[in-house]
Amino acid sequence: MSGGVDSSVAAAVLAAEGHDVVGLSMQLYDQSGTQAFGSCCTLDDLQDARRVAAAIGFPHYILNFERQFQQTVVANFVGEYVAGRTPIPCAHCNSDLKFSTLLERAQGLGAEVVATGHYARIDQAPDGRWRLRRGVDPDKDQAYFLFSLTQDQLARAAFPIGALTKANVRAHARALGLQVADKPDSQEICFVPDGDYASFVERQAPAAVKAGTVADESGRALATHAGVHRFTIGQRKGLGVSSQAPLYVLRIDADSGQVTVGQRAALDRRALTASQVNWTAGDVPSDWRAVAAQIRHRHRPATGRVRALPDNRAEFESDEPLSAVTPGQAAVFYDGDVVVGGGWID
RNA sequence: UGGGGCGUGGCCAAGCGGUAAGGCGCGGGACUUUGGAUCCCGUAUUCGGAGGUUCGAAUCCUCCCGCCCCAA
Repeated sequence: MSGGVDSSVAAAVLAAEGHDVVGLSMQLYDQSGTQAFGSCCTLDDLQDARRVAAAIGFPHYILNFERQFQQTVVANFVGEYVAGRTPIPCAHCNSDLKFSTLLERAQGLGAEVVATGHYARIDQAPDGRWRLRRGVDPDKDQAYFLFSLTQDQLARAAFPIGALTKANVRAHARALGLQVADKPDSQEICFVPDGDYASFVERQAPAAVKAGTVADESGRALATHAGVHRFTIGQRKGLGVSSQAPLYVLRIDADSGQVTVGQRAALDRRALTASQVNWTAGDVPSDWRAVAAQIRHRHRPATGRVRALPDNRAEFESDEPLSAVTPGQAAVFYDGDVVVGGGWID
């Protein structure tokens, strides 16, 4: 329970269905300081979660996950940026914390499943395999961030609000008199208070940050920059270079520190490979399989075909050009609204 | 110090007598449980400087300043 509407209503829904609910909140950062560290799971948020639990009538515990959060989510986030890649902390938080450490703790408390406020659905295929599906609300669907859940994890997970729209969730909260009903949606990275993720990376890994150059496709230097972590593929703003037409980041070389920019059309790709692939639905496609791939959150899936490669990798060939295929982002493969699998773009 | 070209907002640039296009960059907003993208709004009382002509000039004239190219 983050203290927001979604997880609050998720808990309420389960309680209303007669389940024996225990509320768990993760404390992710040291709250002793005076400065706000994050935008979620702050002391106020934890208080909100506690109040919701009290209002509905189930116990609520706060788990201290500061260390785990730092070692998994934050470390990965910083490491990826420094390596010239673009991380997705939310996806790592799900796979490396909520459905691993948190799940273990919950089991220790006797819980059968861990339910969260994600907009996604889980059901079972006729053959008994677990299926992860998109949430019903297309604007809020979060299945993308959950692609790494294994069959075992899906068997122990529940998404009570996946069948609801955001409007339904808020209406539900209002009907229950929960004070979090109109709490604004969280956005941006929860552990970066002001949205200035670049400064965050610099504070976390000052030694790894080094200046470099912004160059055109022929290698001609156009400007200098304060570190590759400030760039991502397809980025247009903040290049510090003016030209007749807008320039986009095409490549990032962390070793040399060179960021290559060029015209937008140069961002198009027809294929990609991914690593640490999880075949969420349980089937490993050794031969080509038709799917639709989503290469970033809120990306309109592109149809094409995917197949598994050795070492938990996969390759996807698209029917249409993919713009700004970005290493570090997730490529998630769908069959309709069912998540077939996904991995991290190379 | 002969010939030619040019100096318009941070950058590129239109306008060449009728009262400062556009793009880039930058700032703000929208959107968004990652980053980016996208969309919207804003961004020169002023055209290298000083005079002059004119009802009126960035646009014409004069001088000055500063660049660039070709010759020597």
